[in-house]
Amino acid sequence: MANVSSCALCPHSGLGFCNAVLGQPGQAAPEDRSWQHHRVVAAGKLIISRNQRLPDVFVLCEGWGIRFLQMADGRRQILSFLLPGDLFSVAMVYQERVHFSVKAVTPVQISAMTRVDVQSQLAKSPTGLSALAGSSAFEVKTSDELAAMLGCGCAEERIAYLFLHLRKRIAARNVIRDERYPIPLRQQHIADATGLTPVHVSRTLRRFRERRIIEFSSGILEVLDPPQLEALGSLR
Amino acid sequence: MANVSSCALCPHSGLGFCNAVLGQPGQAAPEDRSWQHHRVVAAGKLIISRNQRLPDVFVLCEGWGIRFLQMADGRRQILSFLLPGDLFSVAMVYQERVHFSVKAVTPVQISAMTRVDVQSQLAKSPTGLSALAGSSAFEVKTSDELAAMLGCGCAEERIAYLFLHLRKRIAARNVIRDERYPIPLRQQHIADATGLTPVHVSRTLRRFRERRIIEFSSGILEVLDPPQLEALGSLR
DNA sequence: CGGCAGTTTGATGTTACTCAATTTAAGTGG
DNA sequence: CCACTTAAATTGAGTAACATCAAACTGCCG
Repeated sequence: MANVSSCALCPHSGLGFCNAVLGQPGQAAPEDRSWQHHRVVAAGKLIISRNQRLPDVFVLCEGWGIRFLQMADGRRQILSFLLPGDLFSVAMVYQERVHFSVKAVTPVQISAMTRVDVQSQLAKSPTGLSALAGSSAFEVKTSDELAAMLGCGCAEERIAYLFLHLRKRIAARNVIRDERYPIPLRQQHIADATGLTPVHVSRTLRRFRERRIIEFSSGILEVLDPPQLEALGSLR
Repeated sequence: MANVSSCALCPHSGLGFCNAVLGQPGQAAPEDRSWQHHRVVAAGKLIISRNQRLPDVFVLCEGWGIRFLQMADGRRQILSFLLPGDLFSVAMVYQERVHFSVKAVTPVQISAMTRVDVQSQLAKSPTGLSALAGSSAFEVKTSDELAAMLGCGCAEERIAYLFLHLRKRIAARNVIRDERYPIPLRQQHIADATGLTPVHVSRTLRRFRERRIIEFSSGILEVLDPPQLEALGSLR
């Protein structure tokens, strides 16, 4: 499996774990793939839930998902958005149970591979392992930055950060023209990701619109004033 | 290096990466240790700073440290507290630069090992790698839970969570009697870890004291009512 | 005894939440 | 193409949580 090496850059380049392990989309695939199966999940459906025992490692191939923690009283914190090519979490490669749940935002296609197969594939290639280490570092960094934003940022900063974060990830995958990014989220998702209420998200987005920083409606983010957005949402 | 295997349990048992790689404190150490050097750092001193290029991997051997992100305007978010035995971060094993800073809370002793040496030690033992994977999973889980608490919890819940988290980690290391835990933190640290102001931390601690849930003063946490603390601060 | 860092308290201000009503947008079936 | 339905977004009014500012208090150390 030669192209596992391309995974080394995956979280940063946005290529994703999926392509690395499954082969590039356009390429002919001579290898045996019986150990990998695909599933389609409808929008809004739960894909895995916390603490569930899972023999498989999942990669999201198509659509958007959320990785989240749910409290007893229904509140939830979205930990990350899963985009095409994303391994649900590095932890899945080594553990049967994970501490989070995953839900489909849009209709979604996922690929499941048995853990032992993934492990043996990875063991064969030293680059595969360092790739996974890179993914792992990226996960921790992302999670740390999220914590920092939730702990230190006001509503505007949190939302600005979220959009900047998504913008970067989308731009790494798609060719973007015109600072317009497809983001298939409801304001409820923005709220759950930033620790705000949907009402307050709505008000904050209106202020952004009035100040001509960004517009976000019907699934399209348009960045009108990139410098101002970064002034608000960058951590440094 | 046979006892690297003991690291498999490290984040959960609280044994820590340090003992696993450096050997148990009491044991005679026949191996060559020239590749490892110790440093003592005074309380309050910065140990590493964000984005700094580092040839070494650090483990905290004595005292308490904080791992944090600092914003341009001085606000900071504490991402985790480093206790004796803690590897600063798994990311350090694979990357020259890390995204966070580390500061000594108390006087601190740290052990530095060159990255290549650590990597080769780990490569020799498959258990060492899976141990590191376990540490990594624990890091991500901790960071995710922090984000969830900051996003979803009110002041009381955040502080309760923090103390529960620290209590568990301390109890895994020390023998505890009487629900009294040494925690050498100022209210400013609690504030920076929970995204609150020191003033509000003080008020919240007073309410906890009045309701006889916990007392926290002069470096000692006393848990008066464990069930009530868990009702407030557990995520589930 | 004085000085300093940390904590506590009070008064006031701001941010974000809650609740409820209204508007908009997106289907769906006639 | 137009009612009708439903989910999502917006708006307003009132409230709760937390921040800010400033002053007083505590314990500790020289």
